[in-house]
Amino acid sequence: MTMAKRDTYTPDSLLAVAVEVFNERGYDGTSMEHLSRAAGISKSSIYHHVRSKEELLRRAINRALDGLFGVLEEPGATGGRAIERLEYVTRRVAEVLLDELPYVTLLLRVRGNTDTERWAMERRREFDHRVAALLKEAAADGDLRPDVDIPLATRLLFGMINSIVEWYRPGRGAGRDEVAEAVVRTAFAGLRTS
Amino acid sequence: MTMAKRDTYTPDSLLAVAVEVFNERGYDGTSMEHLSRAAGISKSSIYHHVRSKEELLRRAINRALDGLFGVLEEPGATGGRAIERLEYVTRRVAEVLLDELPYVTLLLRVRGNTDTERWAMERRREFDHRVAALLKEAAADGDLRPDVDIPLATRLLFGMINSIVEWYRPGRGAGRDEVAEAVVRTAFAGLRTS
DNA sequence: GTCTATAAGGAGATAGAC
DNA sequence: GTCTATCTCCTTATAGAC
Repeated sequence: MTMAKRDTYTPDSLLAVAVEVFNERGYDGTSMEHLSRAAGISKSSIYHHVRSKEELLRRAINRALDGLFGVLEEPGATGGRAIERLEYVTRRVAEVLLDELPYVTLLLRVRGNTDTERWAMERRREFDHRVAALLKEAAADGDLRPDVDIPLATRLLFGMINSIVEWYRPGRGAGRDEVAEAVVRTAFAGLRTS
Repeated sequence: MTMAKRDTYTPDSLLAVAVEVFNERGYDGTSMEHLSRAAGISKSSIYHHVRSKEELLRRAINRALDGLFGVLEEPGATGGRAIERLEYVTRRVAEVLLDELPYVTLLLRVRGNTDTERWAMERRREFDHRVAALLKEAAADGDLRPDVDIPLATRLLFGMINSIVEWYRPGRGAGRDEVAEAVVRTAFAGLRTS
């Protein structure tokens, strides 16, 4: 086997380290000193790879948003009965969230203190609206319980999906597909025996 | 009507102001300068009321935890069939969360950077375990779908409930009781027509 | 591509006057 | 109970050597 070789960073490999630290300590709670220790290089060396702390945040958030919006372009999200598209998107969003866990985690925790954060929040709202439209269609088809409040149900659905970042740890407990399946089943069929 | 009179702070009235700012900017993203501007008094005056920034966090977190654990002592949480107790606790936790919104919001966002935060996270885990036990009982009674994974379902249930703090704003959209009812119905019966 | 050294400013907290 | 002034430390970011 060829030796490890990686002793230097690319912006992307540095990003992976930074995002881990951001998620552990919070973005504001993370100093460049923390990052330098985690990466094993000096503070100033970090500035050789990226312009600022905020650039790291921007890159991470972009990666997460690309993954999520990508789901809406997939065939399963564009063709067929609304309820089926909705369940497809629900499962795929959960999967993307699990595949890109650190990046999506960071995206979901953004609070709006900087321009980058406010822009991220706006794109998230846009995504939510796209899914809310699916719920509305499914309701019109009579495939949702008649008492379902669309905006409220959208919030609760994303609440359930997004909560995954708060507790999922790879290799512990249920796996990726199991979690995605549980989300879809719980959201659409509920916990109780019918 | 007697004049407003409040121009000075008690630890509790100052806490209310601080918690608002913490939730807007994040605890780490909030400086004492931010708090002083929001409260309309100088930085040093804040130290007349509380010993430190962390004491404000501790007080807020305690208030939230007291509310949540209080639910588990209520008659509806201790008597009757497990599934009924579970639904009662679900509704009441949602209600307490809405009644004590800023305090619970802060509790749920804590990341574990300080002793106070780690202690808060431990108490939250304890609370989750108490509810997981209810789910287990309800499953044993045959009142949950047979394929429900207890730890996983507990996470998703809390994920849905806790997400409320991310979007609920009093006086906009659905009201307190409506939200609590939607949570219970969505979690136990699901979104889809059966 | 990495380092040491340091600038410039903001953080939490305290002293002591009023 | 509130203020101004200040301490000390830590923050992000840059300069310039190797």
